[in-house]
Amino acid sequence: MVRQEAQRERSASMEDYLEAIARLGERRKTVRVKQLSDRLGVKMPSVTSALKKLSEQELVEHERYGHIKLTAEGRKLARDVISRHEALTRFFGRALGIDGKTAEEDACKIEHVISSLSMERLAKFVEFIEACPQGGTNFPSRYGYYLEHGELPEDCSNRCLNRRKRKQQKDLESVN
Amino acid sequence: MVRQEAQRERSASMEDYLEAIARLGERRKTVRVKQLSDRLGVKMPSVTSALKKLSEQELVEHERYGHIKLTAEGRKLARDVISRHEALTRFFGRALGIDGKTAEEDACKIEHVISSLSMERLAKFVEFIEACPQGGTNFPSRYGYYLEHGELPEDCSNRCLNRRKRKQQKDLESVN
DNA sequence: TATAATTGTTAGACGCGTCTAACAATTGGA
DNA sequence: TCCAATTGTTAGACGCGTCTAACAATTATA
Repeated sequence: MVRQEAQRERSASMEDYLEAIARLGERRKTVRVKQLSDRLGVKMPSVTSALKKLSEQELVEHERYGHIKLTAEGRKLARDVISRHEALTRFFGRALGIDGKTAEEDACKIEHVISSLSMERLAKFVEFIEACPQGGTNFPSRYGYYLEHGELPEDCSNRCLNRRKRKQQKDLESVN
Repeated sequence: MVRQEAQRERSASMEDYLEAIARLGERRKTVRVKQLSDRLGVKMPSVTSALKKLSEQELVEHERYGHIKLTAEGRKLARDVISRHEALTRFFGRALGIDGKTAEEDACKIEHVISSLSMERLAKFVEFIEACPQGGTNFPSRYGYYLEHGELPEDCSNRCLNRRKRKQQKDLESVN
């Protein structure tokens, strides 16, 4: 990254570790180095050194050959990352109609760089789309129609049709 | 980044350099190391070494103390980055109603990590929002209303109201 | 329970992208 | 045209996050 911006407190990589520890820790009591290594697609020594760093920052508890556990602070951060991840996945999946795999992948990357303002708005946007009638049931299908045919579906409201269409609409109305 | 994913051909940093060279090169014939350094907020030696790398990849022409120019290939890549950048900025600005500065910053980061599928869809989405009546003129304001009040604006279509609201609507209709 | 298989750690290296310090080239005024 | 200011380069260092190789601890099993 070029810009020397007001450095994020945690790197993308460390956020990935926190997230993975939280997810693996959901069910099992014990999280192991091997599990993290498998899940994140890195070798075990990378995990060991990441854990060292996270321990120093008091986000994780980990003693040699021992169990791996998030501290309260670590858990808080992890929850945060996960909620960004999920909101992004919903956005790409439900609002944009993108396949699950791609939605996941993009969420995985964007979750580390998006601003909290945009994150909030994106989440609200998904809520809106799912709650608002025109947005909700209709939006995805109307949007899908647009994607497929490159033009607006018939059931788009007439409020802001372009000149030609508005005229046709007027004619229709005067018929009724 | 943790995941050892099918490595992007160009790093985020190199994409930033290409983008900046293209933008600075738009008007002036000559792009200088100093300009890049200022624009990207890095020191000149960082620029020099980035240019060395980009030259080796034949994306940039640059000889010691001389001018900086994109090759055809470099220009193509730069255009690509810029178009992602602009589509993202439009999305955050126009569709989500986010302030220009934040929209820019987020676009700057996301442009390097988003998949081309999502990028396409996002662009289409902005087109849709701006073209479709319900999306176009109305969407931003209805969405704005939702953001501000936390509930749907009155002018949302009645097609998919929730049970309670649908009932009220029915009552209304039977009155008329 | 001895040993093999698995899991984890340490040490040391590497690539990336940045930096500072020192020096070199270029440029633009007196 | 010469010198000062500006711009650019080189060399070498650093932090990050990864890796491999070698070794150590733990666990499972014969």
